[in-house]
Amino acid sequence: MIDSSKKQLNVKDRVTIYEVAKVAGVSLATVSRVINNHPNVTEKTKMAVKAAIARLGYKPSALAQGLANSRSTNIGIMIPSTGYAYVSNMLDGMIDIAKIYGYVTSIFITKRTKEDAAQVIESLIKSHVDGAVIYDDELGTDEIRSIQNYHIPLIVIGHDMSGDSLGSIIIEYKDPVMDVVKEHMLAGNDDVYVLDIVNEGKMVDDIRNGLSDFAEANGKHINLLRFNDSYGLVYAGMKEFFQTHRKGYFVAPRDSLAAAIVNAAIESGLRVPEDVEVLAEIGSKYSYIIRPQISSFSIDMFKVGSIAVRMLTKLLKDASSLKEKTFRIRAKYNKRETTR
Amino acid sequence: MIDSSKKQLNVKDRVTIYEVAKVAGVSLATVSRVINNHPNVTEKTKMAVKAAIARLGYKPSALAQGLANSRSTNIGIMIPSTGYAYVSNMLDGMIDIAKIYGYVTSIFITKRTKEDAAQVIESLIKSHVDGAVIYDDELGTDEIRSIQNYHIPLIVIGHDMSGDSLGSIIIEYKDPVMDVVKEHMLAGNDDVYVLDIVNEGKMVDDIRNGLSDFAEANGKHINLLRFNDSYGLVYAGMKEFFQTHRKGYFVAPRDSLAAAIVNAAIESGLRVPEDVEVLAEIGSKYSYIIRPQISSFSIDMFKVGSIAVRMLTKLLKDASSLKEKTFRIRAKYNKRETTR
DNA sequence: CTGTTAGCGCGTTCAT
DNA sequence: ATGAACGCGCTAACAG
Repeated sequence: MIDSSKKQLNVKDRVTIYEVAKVAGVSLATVSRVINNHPNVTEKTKMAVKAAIARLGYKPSALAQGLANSRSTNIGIMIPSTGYAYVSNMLDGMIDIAKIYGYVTSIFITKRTKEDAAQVIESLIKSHVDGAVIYDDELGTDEIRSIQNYHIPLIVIGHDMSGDSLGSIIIEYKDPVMDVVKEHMLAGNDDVYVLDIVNEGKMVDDIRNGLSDFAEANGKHINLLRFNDSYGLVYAGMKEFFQTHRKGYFVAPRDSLAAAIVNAAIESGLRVPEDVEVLAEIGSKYSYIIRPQISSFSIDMFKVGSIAVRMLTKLLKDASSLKEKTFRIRAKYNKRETTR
Repeated sequence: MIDSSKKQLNVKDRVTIYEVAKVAGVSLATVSRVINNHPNVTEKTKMAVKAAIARLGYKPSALAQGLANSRSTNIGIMIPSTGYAYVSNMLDGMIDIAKIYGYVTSIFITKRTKEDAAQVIESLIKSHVDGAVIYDDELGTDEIRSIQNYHIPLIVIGHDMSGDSLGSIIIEYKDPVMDVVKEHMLAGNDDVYVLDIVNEGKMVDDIRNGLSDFAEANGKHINLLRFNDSYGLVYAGMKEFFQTHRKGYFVAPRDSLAAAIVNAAIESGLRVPEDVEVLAEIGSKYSYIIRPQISSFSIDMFKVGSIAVRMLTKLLKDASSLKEKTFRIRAKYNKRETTR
């Protein structure tokens, strides 16, 4: 007696279902039934088992459970780093919902290289997740398909794909952004500068290309300003730029970068938006915290994350229960003080 | 032949080590040896096995591996949501290093309630992580100790704890902040207002209390301004506040909230820092992006995250290999434009 | 209602 | 150098 209570504190190894069974004086099958709320267990023995569980501090091993029913109750999330607010908001939404549905979330961060993508996919498959949601600009559709070979239900964000056990969320950023810039150009302006940030991802690249194409088709020109992804670098570069250029319409991928332009302009004696106008593609709350407030586009990424995981759980429960396999959400334009 | 190649594409179930063995014409023990780079395998059979693995697209199941050697190669991360930049930066650092060491990271988000904490801990233990790093203001030391009963190596961030298989990282925020505010008070000022944000966490609470105590001991007074955690709410509240109060020294937990005060002040016709001074406890890059730039304290949270996981991996490899069980990092004060 | 048994996929002795 | 057999902790028939 004394021994077992001491053992309770000093267990080296995990307490197993077997020990619980022994202490409760039943077979391990009965313990399993109690754990999983199966019917057909006397209230009395149920109590005994629960008492033993509490006394031993027993927690079933998700590993063993997973192996036994080939369900890990784990979902994978592939994202390109949580460094940006919109990504971490999305992540928050995903984890939140996953938790509600009883799933643990494993995060797989992808860098911007193909080799890394392969390694991450490998890791994802090995880890035996029940399903995954992927938000990764850099990943090609074939790589995503390759995951499907392993029959892992997938929700893909940002790619227009479909298939068995595959749902997708389309984020419509390009059109809303282009509409605004087009309008500016069509009003007779040919002063558009686009911040061309290294490794910013497919979505931003698409917008840049779309804009260039449109300009060309209309006898205009898009000026590209290439920088590495850093507020400081862009700020310094623009300070220099404004020594020789005193006006323009600038498009930046994110609001922090837009702020770099705004700050550089104002500190170069220019007026915003009279001399220089600035538009941020991806806005965050800082778009309206910063003065002047930055005109930008926004999407509720927390919601995107929630929806993604909700779709996934449906897929996991019953592949046919996911009616709408594609969800579309459109960026909203918030005109503020940095554009006219 | 044709059958098996078709099967490769249509496998319903996971390809197992057993199938690989069959295809390669060896026993599963040999396959296991190849997978784990064990010696004593002929180069020839090794090739055969690798070929089979490639052909079948076999990936070992981390679940089964974990069960077999009671190591899940999974580490848990407990954090209070990735909503704030400093948390997601830390998270990034953790995942980054974990990946390098071959660990998959499972995220456990804690809300600000005891019940939730219990549930999350339960989930953490069930999930069979090899170790975990915890950054959670709200968690009590006893709750953390309870995790230790399950012999899960832990790195705790923000609590000064120690013990077997337990390391900690102390973030020194309180002293640096108090030093600055004390200096202001000791200079003869009694105009300090502290933003008292609901559910902001232990660290911020500590600072608030420390400040109050200090004030009391010096015949002064700290004014508390209580708000929910929202830029909009604080901004609106401060606009109203500045209708009747035209000066003060304000301390806010984060820079976005500090910005709310700054904006409200300026738009109320007050000058910063001449009339109102503002200090943010936790700064981010926005502290220097915003104009006027916000005086704030900062810590490289990415680094904190990296170090935490690095410490954990040492603990996992060999509990005694972690020499320094406590790592201290001190917030750095960046005096900028919102204070004199 | 409860116990017995056979896997889940893999690592690891122990023989050979 | 390689294979057979057992165990990791748990679930799911199948008996009783």
